Amino acid sequence: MRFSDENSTAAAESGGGDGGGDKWDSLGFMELLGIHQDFFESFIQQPALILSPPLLQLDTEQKPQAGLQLQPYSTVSEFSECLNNPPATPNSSSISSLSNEAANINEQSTNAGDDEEQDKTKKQLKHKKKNQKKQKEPRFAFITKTEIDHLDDGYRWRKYGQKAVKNSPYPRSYYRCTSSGCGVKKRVERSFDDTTIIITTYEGKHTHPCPVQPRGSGFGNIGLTPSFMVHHQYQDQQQEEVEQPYMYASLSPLNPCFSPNGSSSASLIRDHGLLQDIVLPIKTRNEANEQV
DNA sequence: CGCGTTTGACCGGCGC
DNA sequence: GCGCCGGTCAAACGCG
Repeated sequence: MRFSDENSTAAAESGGGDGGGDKWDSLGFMELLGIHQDFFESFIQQPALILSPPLLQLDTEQKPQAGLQLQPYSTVSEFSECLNNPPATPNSSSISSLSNEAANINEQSTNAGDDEEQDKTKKQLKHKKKNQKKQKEPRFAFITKTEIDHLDDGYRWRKYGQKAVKNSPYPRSYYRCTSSGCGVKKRVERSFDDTTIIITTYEGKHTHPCPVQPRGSGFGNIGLTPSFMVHHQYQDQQQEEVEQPYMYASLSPLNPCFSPNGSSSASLIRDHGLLQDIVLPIKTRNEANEQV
């Protein structure tokens, strides 16, 4: 299955719809998360997996014309660390150090005990945060076709915010992994153009095993139609004007990449040449839209 | 009571 | 400097 034109979504929908339910019963979204991390790492370690730059060249000046709106990912810098600073070590290091500082400051404020001191400590903390160079976590964006806003991916998430999205009637929700020491966040928003499409952006990497076994909690059970996945890859703009903006990997039940046998998806991708399902970037799809 | 959600306020970055 | 906007905080609330 190739998403070569504007019918990609519909084609994917028909391909991954009710008919694929049995297959998806045994596949949890958690495994897809595992996939995205493994897949991501394999991307870093296996440059051969990266499609040729001319094919995926993204004109950042050109705004999306139709279809999916992915403005948040239209800047290169947001994903620049993906390729140049692979998360070989848990990304919680900076977070934990920050937390330690906060803990120290909080301890001080507890001893002081009055509001003025607390204000001071808050300012100190903010000052430290400000001075500390913001380290952007690697992000992964998944596009899933589902009526359900919040997918059960096996991890436990705590919602910490919700904001209205500009030019969209659908709000964006912010979730944080509830596991202590795990600073993984995710944003969930619904596509304005196609209300059945949920854009989920994961930020960071889990530093703990999945607390819930995905078996039995997969797409089939929740009625999700996993039509396709988007894996965003960006290369540092400062190094090269080469971008790896969008890559679509089909989640067709027929795709052995997502076999529920628990084997490494990344190796499957490598071993079995599953990149055949990686298709055109969004821009190209939009261009296809224009041509119709 | 513990945990998760809601929601208004707040903050920092950025463009003008 | 000001306003806009994305992201986060935290108190209040709901639920099992």
